[in-house]
Amino acid sequence: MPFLHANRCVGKHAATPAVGGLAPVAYAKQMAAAYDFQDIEQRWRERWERDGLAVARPDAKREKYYVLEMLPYPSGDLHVGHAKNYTIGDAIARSMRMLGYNVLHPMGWDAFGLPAENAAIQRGIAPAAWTLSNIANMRRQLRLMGTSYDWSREIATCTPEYYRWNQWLFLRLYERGLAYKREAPVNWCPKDATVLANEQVIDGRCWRCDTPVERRNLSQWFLRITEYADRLLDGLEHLDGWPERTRTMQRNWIGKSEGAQFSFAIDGADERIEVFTTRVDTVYGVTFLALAPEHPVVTCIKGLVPPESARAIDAFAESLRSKSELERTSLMEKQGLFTGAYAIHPLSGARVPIWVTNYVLAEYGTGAVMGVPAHDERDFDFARKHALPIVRVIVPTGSSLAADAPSAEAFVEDGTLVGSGAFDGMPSAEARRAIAAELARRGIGNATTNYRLRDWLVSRQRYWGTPIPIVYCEACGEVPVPDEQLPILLPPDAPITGEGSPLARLPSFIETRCPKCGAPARRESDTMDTFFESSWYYLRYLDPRNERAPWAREAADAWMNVDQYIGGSEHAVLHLLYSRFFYKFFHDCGWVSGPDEPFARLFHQGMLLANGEKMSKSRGNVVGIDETAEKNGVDAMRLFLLYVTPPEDTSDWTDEGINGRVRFVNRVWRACEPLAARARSADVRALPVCTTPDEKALVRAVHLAARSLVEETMSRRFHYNTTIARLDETINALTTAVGVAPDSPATLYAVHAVPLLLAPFAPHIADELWSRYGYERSVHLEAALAPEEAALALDEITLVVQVNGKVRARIACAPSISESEAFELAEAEPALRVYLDGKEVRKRFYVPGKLVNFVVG
RNA sequence: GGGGAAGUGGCGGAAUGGCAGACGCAGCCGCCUCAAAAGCGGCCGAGGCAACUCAUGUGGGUUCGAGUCCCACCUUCCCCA
Repeated sequence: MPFLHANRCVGKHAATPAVGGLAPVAYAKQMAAAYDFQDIEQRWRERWERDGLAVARPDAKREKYYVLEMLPYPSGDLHVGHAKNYTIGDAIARSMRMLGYNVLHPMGWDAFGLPAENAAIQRGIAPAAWTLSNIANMRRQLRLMGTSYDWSREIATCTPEYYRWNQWLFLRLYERGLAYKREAPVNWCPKDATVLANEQVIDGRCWRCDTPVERRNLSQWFLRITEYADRLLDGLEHLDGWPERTRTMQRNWIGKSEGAQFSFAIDGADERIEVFTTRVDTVYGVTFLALAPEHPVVTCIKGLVPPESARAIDAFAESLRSKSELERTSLMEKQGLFTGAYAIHPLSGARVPIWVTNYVLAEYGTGAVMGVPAHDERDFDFARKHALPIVRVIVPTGSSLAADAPSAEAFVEDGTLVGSGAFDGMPSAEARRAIAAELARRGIGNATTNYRLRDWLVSRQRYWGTPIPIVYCEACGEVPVPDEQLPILLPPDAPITGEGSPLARLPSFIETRCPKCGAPARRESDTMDTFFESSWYYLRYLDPRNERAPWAREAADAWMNVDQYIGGSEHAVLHLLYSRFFYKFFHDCGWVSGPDEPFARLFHQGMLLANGEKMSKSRGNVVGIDETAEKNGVDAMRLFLLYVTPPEDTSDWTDEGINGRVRFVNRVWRACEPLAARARSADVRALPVCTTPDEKALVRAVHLAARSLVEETMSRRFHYNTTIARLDETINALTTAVGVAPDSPATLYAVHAVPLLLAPFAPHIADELWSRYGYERSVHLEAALAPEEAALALDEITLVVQVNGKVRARIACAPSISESEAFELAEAEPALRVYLDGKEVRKRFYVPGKLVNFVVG
């Protein structure tokens, strides 16, 4: 490493008596105050662990505070990007403890998932062994960071003790009809060889490996999240502690739209075609029907048309079969084929040609769309391309445009109806109600609501996950495994090759007996989506060793809801939506009480770059926790991560930046440690009597920092960058004071206060100083320093004097100055003569204790 | 195309509608040292000898007073399509 830190060398050598060249005396003098962060940090971590500093127990006397960082996947090694997230959470946890709350701050592992299987395929390591060794390493690294987790509550989702409750919860969902199996076109990732939920397909690609997903018809397990669509939507209204954009994303994902569903008769057949539209006011403008080629009614249509047309339809469907949703709706041109069949318009009776197209998907809405080119952009493009008529039925209100006037683009806004029979002249909104009512009267339609949200596909054809507790019996069919047979253990000896489902090829796992009739039967070989585990883990922390239930109701009552949740915004519609769904289900079952939302407040931390670039192994710019702890110290690392930007912003790890915080830690040490013996006296806790302006300013700096800590924590803004800036000012003032008046009560008061202020951010040096001051008990068990008005008040303020809004003078005066005194003093100011003499003061403004403004004309 | 967030020194950033640039980084000067590092002290938006003037993406507006509020535009990022 070319860049060797001076203080690291000092730290290493401090214990060695003589070092080359330097006389022992000079050496001792120079090194006396050196801060040996490595040994000291290590020692405190061990002591906190021994003392159970972070172990949480219910306590009726103190208000509870549940702060939680998103459960990490144990990928192997932590870097400073991960550290940012955990540092924010730990600063909050430590601050809240010192502010008197009973803090619960647990940690665990989202331990099932594909990377463990990939390690098995590539390196022949068993997924369990790989995962457990990663957990051991990451647990060590989290401890190294000085985080205050209650490790007695640690969980790993891949243990039978945890996943048996996955199975148990799955069965409860199954009993209530919320888990079901059906065949459907689903997203298939060819690389991971498994299906994916809609939420796990980002821009048509697998969220894990970025491979374009394919469509396949498969029989899969789903959870009926759509049953909760309205409640998931309505609940967002009250989540004031969530970022607005996350709520908006969930709203958009649920995608509720009010409209009408009705059907078109097919000319020459008994079947009908259902369509959904939010714009039923444009129904007289329908000039074609567009079907997804997979739509069931296509079979019927093929019977109505000549064989060559039927063959063309099949060929068209075949060409789209494996194309992803993204390709079909966004990337490809709008393709279509006239089937040769016609539908009958339900109101006008007109014959409407039926087309199959790539841009209508079988899985959305009804799989059929009424084509209104005059008033929908996609329909307009399609009609232009295929020379279909464009019939205008809405005109801008107040315009006299004729229905047959040619248009250059679709008019998609509301307006007034024309060419719409009895509905002519109606405004769009009224027409939507009237036409829906007319369709209902004729018995062919209804006003209805549509959602974009689909049911959650939870089965995976992979090994390293929770086995789904279902058995298939010839006689009894699909049979749920009884609770007393749980857990269904994941067999350790499945063949993991990356091809096909490992469990499906393991007879010792598959072959079983029917729980109902005892006949030979087959187990379900699919495992659960790992998002299943992470949708309820925050409850397991509350009662982690319970063997009779996933958690006891009393435990949930004592600790829920999560007061502050911290994690990346990439989970806005995945984990955060699934968890809300589960929690509402638990609420319905009576397993939790209180609000039916799991996370009262949500905080998304910003990314961390390294020297302006995204950290990645391929770039070779990953800054590891271990190296940083050794080189710079953990306290400096934590301070830097909190200081560099507000926590929600993207920040940049730089060598210069971390250096600045290393210097800060050393300055703290040099200012406080030499006075440790004198900071022991009892009277340093009371506000000191200050004799000079500098002393007054020093004590004020201490209380400004104390106030910032309380405000940033209690406001839930967590902009600790500003708190640490106040600490910088405190240490700057203290460094000067130590040089000038090391024995003054103000100096000793500040020296004593520093560890209390520093504790949430730099916990090690805070406790080390505290113990050197003579305290037996950890500083982290002390109450935070309460900001005091007496210390914050200024003896003298600077009154700014403006003329017409421009600063023309500054006057020192007492803070208690009255409005009339302020005007009097300002008008007497010689510097203002030039601006005021001979002019009329038309108005005067006074901002108490701050500013006077004269408006002259 | 629609929606949202943000644009402040060389850099990261600070600023309940009231002294723009706190604090840090980088840089420059000095002290200490045989010397260097570390440390300590000072300077550090632009123009001007100065009084002052200009300056928070651009252009308008509200206000005694706007980085902050409103409108339009430009740029960047995020989400949706």
